[in-house]
Amino acid sequence: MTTMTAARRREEAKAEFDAYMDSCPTNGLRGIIGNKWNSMVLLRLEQGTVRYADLSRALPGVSAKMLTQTLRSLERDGFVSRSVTLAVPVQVEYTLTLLGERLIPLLDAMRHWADRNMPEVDAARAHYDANNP
Amino acid sequence: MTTMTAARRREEAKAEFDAYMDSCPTNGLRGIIGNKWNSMVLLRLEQGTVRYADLSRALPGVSAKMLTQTLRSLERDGFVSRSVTLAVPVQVEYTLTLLGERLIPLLDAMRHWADRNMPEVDAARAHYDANNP
DNA sequence: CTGCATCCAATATGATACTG
DNA sequence: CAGTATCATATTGGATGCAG
Repeated sequence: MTTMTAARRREEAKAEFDAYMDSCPTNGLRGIIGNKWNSMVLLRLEQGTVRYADLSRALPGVSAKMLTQTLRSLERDGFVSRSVTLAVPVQVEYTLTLLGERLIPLLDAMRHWADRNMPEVDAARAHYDANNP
Repeated sequence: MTTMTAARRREEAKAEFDAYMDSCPTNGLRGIIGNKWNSMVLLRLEQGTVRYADLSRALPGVSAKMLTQTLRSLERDGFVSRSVTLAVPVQVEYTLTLLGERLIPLLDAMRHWADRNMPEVDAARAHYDANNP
């Protein structure tokens, strides 16, 4: 059947595209810095070493679960290193790795672009909303 | 009660932090370029004007719903302009606006960083996974 | 102090069918 | 061709309680 063939083709094209997205480095990067808590935590770490509770205080919106999950994934990706000091109670410190520090200029570029252009985006949104009831 | 006060303080801090995140331009930008389909559509539009069906074909993973939603939000944000040609059947074309074009260098910077550094991230992940059973 | 486990709510995304 | 509408599913996030 022709319809079967077309459906089959779409499936293959989709699988191929999914594979492309998985392997594309830019896409991977987007998944990392496009994440809300990743970027918030990275922002704090740019200032230097911090402890778990410091982050928790600096980021009042984060749940313990998300904070742990975020730190784990940043550690797994090699952006952050975790060091435990055995004491009572234990102390855990997080620091940017060299790879993590290499990310800073890119984050700066994003901040710079945002500062210069996001007001225009806000204006475009207001304009759009005003004209689309 | 002391616990009440502490809870109250946390609530206030959280509200304040949420307000900060809403107003922070960098955070707004992250919401835009950190979105999977936004960035995929932007990537196509860098090449020039495209029609709805072109995008649908170029992005085999996207559902009609997501594609429409993505294009609407990019239009609302002022990155993309939409022009309708009345014919049978109708033609709708999407193009980058000037604001949208200003985004290109930033996207290039992301691609550049990703190409140079994501392999190291992949290695870090493999290493982490190997050591954490 | 740090962080894991569980359960639940919210949101994002997808599949499918239908229309001007 | 370019959507809209609806339903189903997946992913994400938060609250809570417990433990080393």
